[in-house]
Amino acid sequence: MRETALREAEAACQRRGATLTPLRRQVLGLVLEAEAPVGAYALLDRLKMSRPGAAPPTVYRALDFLLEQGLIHKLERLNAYVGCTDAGHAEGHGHHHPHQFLICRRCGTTVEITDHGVAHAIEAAARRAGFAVASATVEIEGECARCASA
Amino acid sequence: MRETALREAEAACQRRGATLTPLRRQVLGLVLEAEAPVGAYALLDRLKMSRPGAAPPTVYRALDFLLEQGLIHKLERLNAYVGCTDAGHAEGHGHHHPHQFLICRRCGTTVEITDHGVAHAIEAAARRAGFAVASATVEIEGECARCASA
DNA sequence: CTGCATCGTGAGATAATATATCATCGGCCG
DNA sequence: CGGCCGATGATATATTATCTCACGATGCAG
Repeated sequence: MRETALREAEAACQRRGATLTPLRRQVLGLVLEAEAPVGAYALLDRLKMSRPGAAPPTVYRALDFLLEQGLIHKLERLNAYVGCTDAGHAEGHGHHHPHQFLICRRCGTTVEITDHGVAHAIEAAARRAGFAVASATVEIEGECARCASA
Repeated sequence: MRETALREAEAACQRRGATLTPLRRQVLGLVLEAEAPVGAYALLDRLKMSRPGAAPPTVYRALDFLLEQGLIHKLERLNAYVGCTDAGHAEGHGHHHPHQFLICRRCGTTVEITDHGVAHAIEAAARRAGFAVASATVEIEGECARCASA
């Protein structure tokens, strides 16, 4: 349902007065069609197939836009990017919804979850330190169910 | 109390059969004496003052060792390293104790906390997904108490 | 219509972060 | 001695990200 996701992204941007240009849309498409988190230069390589002139800034600018719009996330531990699994759901509470990643050591699969228990615990811990949370990076490494049973 | 921390680190390594060589000890010292998270190349520059031959691998190898020993942590969002505030406390439950970082957007101050509520919430969320946690990166960005009151 | 600001993009260079590879040296153990 | 292993030296290279300047399109004000 990548097409659907792209159309939803377009609609979401419009609602916010942002512009999902063809280039940005294409980069988003490349991220979404990847099965795993993709690095910026991997995206660049693919982008070059249809846009020979593409350079690093081409990709990074598009990624920055998509990150701001909450359409993708960055995995800091991997320096890689993934599509946000619920860019739609995000609408309800501002487009930067809390989220966490589960990264399997064995197979590399990464799954995005939105666990409010974690979000609340983080809020509470920060508050105790007099700290106002703007955003939280949570990347959990371990072994996924499939790999554990293998 | 940097000297104390260094001696404790040495003792901890010995207990584990690891060797805190002079080089590693020096790098740990540089990390500890920095007030904020330090990048690998900043460490390298300082290291070169006393070891002109130092190269990137020199620093990265030392950092890898210190990370393994739980004597320092890496801030993934900043690509920078900080001393672990309770390398000692860590002894009780394996040297990779759960921890989280509070990173202030305004002043850049970063504080390490060890909040078991967060750790448990992460455990619980992962378990629900059939995922076995090995380690979790939690980096919370926002505004610290000092900056908020300014 | 013209001038001007803004936004998105092109293009090239460069910066910042991290790793690969091969050689060397010293200790330790058989 | 001889061989292995952990640590370091030294060089090169890979990977990730940003800076800078320029250009075209769009929209709006005068």
